[in-house]
Amino acid sequence: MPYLKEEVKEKILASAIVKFKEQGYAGASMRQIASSAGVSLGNVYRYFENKDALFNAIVEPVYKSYIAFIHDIDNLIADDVNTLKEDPSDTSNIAEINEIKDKLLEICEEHYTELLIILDKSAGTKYEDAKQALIMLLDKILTKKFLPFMKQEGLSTLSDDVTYIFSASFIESICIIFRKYEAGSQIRLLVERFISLFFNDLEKRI
Amino acid sequence: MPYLKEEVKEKILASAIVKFKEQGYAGASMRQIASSAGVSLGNVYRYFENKDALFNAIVEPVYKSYIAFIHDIDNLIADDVNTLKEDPSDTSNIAEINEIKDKLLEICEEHYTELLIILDKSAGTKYEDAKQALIMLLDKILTKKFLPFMKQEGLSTLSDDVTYIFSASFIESICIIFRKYEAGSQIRLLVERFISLFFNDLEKRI
Amino acid sequence: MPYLKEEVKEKILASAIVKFKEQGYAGASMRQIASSAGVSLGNVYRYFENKDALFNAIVEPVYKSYIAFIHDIDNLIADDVNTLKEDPSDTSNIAEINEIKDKLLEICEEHYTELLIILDKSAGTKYEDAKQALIMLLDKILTKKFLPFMKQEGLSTLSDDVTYIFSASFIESICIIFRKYEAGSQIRLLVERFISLFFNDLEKRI
Amino acid sequence: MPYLKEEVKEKILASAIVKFKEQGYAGASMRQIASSAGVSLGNVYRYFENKDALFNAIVEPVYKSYIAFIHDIDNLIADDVNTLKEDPSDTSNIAEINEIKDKLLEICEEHYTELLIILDKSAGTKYEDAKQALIMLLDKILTKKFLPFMKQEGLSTLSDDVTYIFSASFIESICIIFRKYEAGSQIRLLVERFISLFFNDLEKRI
DNA sequence: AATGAATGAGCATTCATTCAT
DNA sequence: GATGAATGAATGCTCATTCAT
Repeated sequence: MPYLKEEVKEKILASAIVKFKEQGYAGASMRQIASSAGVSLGNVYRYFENKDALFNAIVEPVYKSYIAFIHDIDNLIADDVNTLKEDPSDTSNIAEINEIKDKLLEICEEHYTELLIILDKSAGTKYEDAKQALIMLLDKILTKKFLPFMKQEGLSTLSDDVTYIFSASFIESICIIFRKYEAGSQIRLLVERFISLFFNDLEKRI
Repeated sequence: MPYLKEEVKEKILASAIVKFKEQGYAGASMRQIASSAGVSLGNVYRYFENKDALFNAIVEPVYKSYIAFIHDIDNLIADDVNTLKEDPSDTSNIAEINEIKDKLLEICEEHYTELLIILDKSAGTKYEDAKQALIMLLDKILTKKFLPFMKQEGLSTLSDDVTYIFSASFIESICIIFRKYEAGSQIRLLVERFISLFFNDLEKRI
Repeated sequence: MPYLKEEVKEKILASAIVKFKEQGYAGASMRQIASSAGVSLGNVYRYFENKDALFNAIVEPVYKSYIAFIHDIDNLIADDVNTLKEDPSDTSNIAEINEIKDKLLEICEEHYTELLIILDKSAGTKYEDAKQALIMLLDKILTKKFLPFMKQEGLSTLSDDVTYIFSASFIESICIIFRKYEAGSQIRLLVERFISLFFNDLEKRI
Repeated sequence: MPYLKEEVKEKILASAIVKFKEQGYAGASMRQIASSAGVSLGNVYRYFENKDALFNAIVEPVYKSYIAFIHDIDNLIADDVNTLKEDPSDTSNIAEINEIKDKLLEICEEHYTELLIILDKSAGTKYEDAKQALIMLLDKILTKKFLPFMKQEGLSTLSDDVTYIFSASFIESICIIFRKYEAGSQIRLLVERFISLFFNDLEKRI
C-alpha cells in the first residue's frame, strides 16, 4: 500500500504545470519544480523518468485530442472544397462548422492550461511546432473555404497574405485568453465570443 | 586598432539584435553574440556591463518612446471620456485618433525589430510584461472610448470582455507582421491595413 | 512471512554474486541486486549494512582462505630456502608442492566465482590489489624456489624479471578459465592442466 | 598569442591519463581530473568537448596504430595459411613474424600507458571491445598457424579450448606488465622476453 | 521484518561573467 | 582597448542510503 504516492505525483504535476506555464520547458528547472512541490529532487525522478517525461505527462493527452481535432477539420475541408466546386452556394457545412466549434470550445474549457503550454511554452520539446501547425491549418481553412466565396463576391479585402496574419492572430489571441483567465467556463465563453467576432465578420461580409 | 569604439558597439548591438530576435533573451548566448559580431567575448563586456545591459541598450530607447506613446494615449482617453460625458456626440477625436495612428505607424516602421523583441522575446527580462501592458491599454481605449458610443446606440456586440480579446488579437497581429516581414515600409502598410481591418469594422458598426 | 531470515540473505547474496560478476563492484547497483533477488531495496540494508558490506560478505571468507593459503606457501618457501642452502639436491619438496597444488585446486573448484570477483571485479574495493598480491607471491615462489635450481644448473632462461611475467600470465590464465567456464569440476581439470602446462615446462628444463 | 594554452592542455591530458589509468573511464570524474590538473572544471571543457573527447584524445592515435597492426597480422595469417597448404614445411614466415614482433614492441615501448587504458580501462567507451578483438586475433593465429603444425606432429597438448585461454592469458599478462612498470625501455624488454617465453616454447615443441 | 518512498551528494555539461595578459 | 582563458554556479540526472509506515 503506497502511502500518499498518488498525492505526491499530483503535487509534482501541479508544480510542474505552474513552472512550465511561467517559464517554459527550458526555463523551468527540475530542482525548482521539486522544491516548489515540497519534494526532493531525486524523488521527482521516481515519478517521472526525466524532464521530457514530466512534460509529456502534462501535455500528451491534450495534445492527442488536439491532433485528432486538427485531422477532423482537415478532412472536413477537403470534402468541403470538393462540394464547393459543384455547388458554391451550398451552406450545409454550417452544421459541421458548429460541431467543430463545440469540440474546440470543449478542449479549451477543459484544458486551456495544457493547451497554452503546448502552444506557447514548448520550445525545446517535440511539440514546439504545434502552434505553427495550427496556424497553417487555419490559414488553409480560410484560404480554401472563405476566400473563394469572397473573391466570387468581389471582396478583395482578405488577400493571401492577410489570411496568414489573420490565422496567426486568431491562434495567438486564444493563447492570450488562456494566459489571462483562470476559469474554464469563462475561457469557454470568451473563446466562443472571439470566434464569433472573427468569423461572423467574415460571414457578414459574405 | 581596426575599429572605432562606436563601430564595435554597433557591431555588437547588430549581432545581439539578430540573436535575441532569433532565440529570445534566454536562448541567445553571449558567446554566440560576440562571435557573430566578430568581437571577442571579453570585449563585449567592455561595452555592456552584462547580458541584461546589452538587452536594455537595444530595447530601452524604443521601449521609452513606446511607453511615452502609451501615456499620451492614456491621457487622451481620460480627457476624451470627460469630454464625452459633456457632449457625447462630439467626434472631434477622430483627428486625435489619426495622430495616434500615425505615431504608432512611425514607431512600427522604424523599430519593428526592437518592438518585436520587447513584445515577444523578452521572457526573463523586466520587459516580459510589456505585451500584456499594451493589450491592457488598448483594451482601456476600446472600453472607455468606443463602448460608450456603442452602448448608446444599442450595440451590445462588444461587451467588456470582448474588448480585451479584441485588443489582444490586434497586438498579436502586429507582432506576427513584425515576425514575418523584413522591410519597414511594407510593415507600415500592413499594419495600417490591419488597423483598418480591425477598427473600420468598429466604426462601421457604430 | 514467506521466507526465513537465512533464506532471504541467501537470495540477496546469490543475486549480488551474479551482478558483481557481470558488472563489477562499481557497475552493479543495489537496486538491481535487490530486484533480481526479489527483495525490496530497503530490506537489503537490513541484512547488509551497505554495498561494501554486501561485497565483503561474498568475498571475505574466500579471501581469508586464499590469504591463509598464501601465508602457508610463504612459510613453506622460507623453510625451503633455508633447507636448500644446506642441501640443494633435496627434492623432498615435490610432495609439498603437490599438497599446495591440491589446496589450490580445491579452492578453485569450490569458489571460482568468488575468486574471480576478488581478482577481477573488485576495482573500487579494498580487494582491488588482490590479484597483484597473488602474482607477487607466485613470483616470490618462483624466484626463491625454482631459480636457485636453475641457476645451479646453468639455466639462465628465467631471469628475475621473467618470473614476474610468468606469474602474471599464470594467474591471468586461471582468471580466464574462471570467466569462461561454469562448472567447478571442469574448472578444476582445466586449472590442473594449466598448472602442468606452465610448471612442467619448468620442471622439464630443470 | 594564447598564453600557456598548450601547457594547460598538457596538464589536463596528463591528469586525465593518470585518472583514467587508476579508475577507468567511468570511474574517473571530470571534477577530479580538473582539480588534479590544477584547472577549473569549466576550463577543461574549453580544451575538450566532453569526457569522451578527452578520452579519445588520449587513446585515439594509439588505437589507430594498434588497429593497423591487427589488420596487418590478419592479412599475414590469411596469406600464410594459403602458403602452408602448399608447403607445410615452409618457414619463410619467420622473418615476417619478427617484423610483426618489432612493430608490437615499438607500440608497447612508446604507448604502453595508452594501450593499457584501451585494453583495460575503456569500459563504457567505444573501445571496450578492443581487448577481446586482440585476444580473438591471437587465438586465430594460434589455431590456424601453430595448431596445424602441432597436430601434424602428433602434439595434442594445445587443444582448441586451450588456445583461447592461452591467447587471453598472453594479452592479460602484457597488460599486467604495463600496469607494473613505468619505463618504456624496460617494458619493451619484458614484453620481448615474454613473447619468447610463450612462443619459443611453442616452437620448441614443434 | 519488510516495503518502497524519500533524500542528497555526486556526475557531466553549459554559460554568464571575470581577469591576467 | 582587446583578448580569450578561467571561473563557478546552475542544470538534468543517478544512485547509495535512510526512514516512515
